[in-house]
Amino acid sequence: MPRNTGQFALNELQLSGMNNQDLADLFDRMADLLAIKGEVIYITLAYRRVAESLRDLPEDIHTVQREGRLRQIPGVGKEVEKKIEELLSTGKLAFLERLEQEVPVSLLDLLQVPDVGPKKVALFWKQANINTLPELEQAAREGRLRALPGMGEKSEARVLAGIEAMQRRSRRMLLNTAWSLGESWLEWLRAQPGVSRAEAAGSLRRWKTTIGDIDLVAAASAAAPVMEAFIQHPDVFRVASQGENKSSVELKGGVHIQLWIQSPDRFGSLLQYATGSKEHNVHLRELALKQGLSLSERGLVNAEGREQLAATEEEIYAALGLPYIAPELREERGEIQAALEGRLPRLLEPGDLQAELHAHTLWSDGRNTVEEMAKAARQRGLKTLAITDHSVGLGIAGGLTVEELHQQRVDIQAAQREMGDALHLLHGTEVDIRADGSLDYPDEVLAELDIVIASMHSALRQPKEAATERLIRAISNPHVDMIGHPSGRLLPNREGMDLDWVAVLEAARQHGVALEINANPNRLDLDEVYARRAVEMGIPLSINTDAHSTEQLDQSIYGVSVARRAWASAEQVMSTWTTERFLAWKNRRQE
DNA sequence: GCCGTTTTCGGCCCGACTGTTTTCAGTCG
Repeated sequence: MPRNTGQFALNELQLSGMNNQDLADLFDRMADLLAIKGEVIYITLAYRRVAESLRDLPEDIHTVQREGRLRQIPGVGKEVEKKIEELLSTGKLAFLERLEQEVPVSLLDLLQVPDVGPKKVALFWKQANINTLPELEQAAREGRLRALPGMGEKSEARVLAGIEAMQRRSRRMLLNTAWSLGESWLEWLRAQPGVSRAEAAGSLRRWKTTIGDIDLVAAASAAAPVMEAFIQHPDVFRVASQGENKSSVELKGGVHIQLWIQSPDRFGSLLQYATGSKEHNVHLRELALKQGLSLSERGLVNAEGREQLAATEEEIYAALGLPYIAPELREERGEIQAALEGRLPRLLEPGDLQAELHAHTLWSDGRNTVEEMAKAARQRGLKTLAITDHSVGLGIAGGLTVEELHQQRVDIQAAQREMGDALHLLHGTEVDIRADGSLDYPDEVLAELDIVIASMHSALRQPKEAATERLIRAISNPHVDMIGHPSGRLLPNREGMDLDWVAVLEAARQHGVALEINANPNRLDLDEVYARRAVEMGIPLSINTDAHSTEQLDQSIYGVSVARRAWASAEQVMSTWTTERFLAWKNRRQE
């Protein structure tokens, strides 16, 4: 569905305070309007870069501005600095208001139509007086677009098909949904004659939090028959584009899949190219140019025009004088500079995990017994499992009274005897953080437990100041070991709490409290941007599945991906620690 | 509009695909 529709509510933003995301959206909006207006491409690119930087910024833009560090943000120069300052101090921007006078904002909806870009929007607007999406659709149906310069019957049909596809298009997929769809297509691809390799690429391979389209790459001696089979696949609803090396289809459910094919000796450059991100690739190509090389999905070409093919990604990075960069890092967040300087982190691996510190059972809203969870954890090679059911105040989740909590200990001890040395069970709680920041069990009860995770489950719409104060109060409780799903967001739609993250992270550091990376694909919370800041600050992270059933213990992989995207090493993730080390950490904190 | 281990001004990634074009513009990733 189109974003950026209609008038942006600047007044409301001014009242509620503009956050980084709001600001980023405004810069994207300016880039779109400037592009339609016909501004030089590099100016619109500059605005987009600023938007991207603002989204990656782990601290509040107000703080950066107060401390006079705006110019340190990548892509922010003299002009953009002035614009940000005007926006933050007045909640308005004269430049944007003028732009919105010149270019009808309803044109932004047209930009969302596939295959319609700024040039075509300008054409429709200036030469056919089309201002809105319904007007565009009507003009296409009446055959009025084909007469425009550079347009024809096919282009007109394409616009109409694009509008219809847009209405069908599903929202962004959760990571697990995207992976299971991607895996089934990879299995199909690998079974095709002539295909020697097939891999996921794009945001899926980078393990982005949510996935729009699925990108796949394959190596085949002859691409044509594979492409033909791809577009003929029974699940394909519509072929969006079709070529020898690249095709794109829409599935019946509205999901788009893109497939690239090259010969096996070019597979490395293809996989590297299709994995992105776009910004990472742009930087890499600039780096190549400085070394007299031209980089594309086809490989490297030197100044004499001689090709250097790459069957593996490693060869591409090596040819540019770089160590291998993991896909999760390829977001143009300093990874190329770090690679050049030899200071890429040794990333956490899935096999490093040996503790699950957040799990539920039948005692509250889980679906399995303590013993079943313990056996499932042992089967997965874990050495530590913490049973952390909900606290009494969370009635809807069957939270435990203090008495039930005591009874549960007996149950856990029984399961521990059953497990022997194979698995250490910890008795903990996921205690609810009430709206005022107090906890749902008395301190003396919390003191008896092996691990205390404190989480917010209700009153998630508090204003920023109250929410921050609430969370910091919980962090300050000496019995709290960890904060569970810190923002409370639910992907893909419900945003998390509006928090002053700098203050929250600083409190966690001061009090030695760990932060959870909740591995549930609906949460992935702590967000990677703040997780990376936490890593830099030396705050321990914990990858927790928050499993409510034995099968959900398998979801830790999604938490690992967040930690990797946050540049975390195994050492910084307490889920890799032994039970003894965890208990030592807990005890040291309490001295 | 930003930016500088070849630059403070002149650059700013690269190719596939589509459809409209007789050689290229627009869009996309």
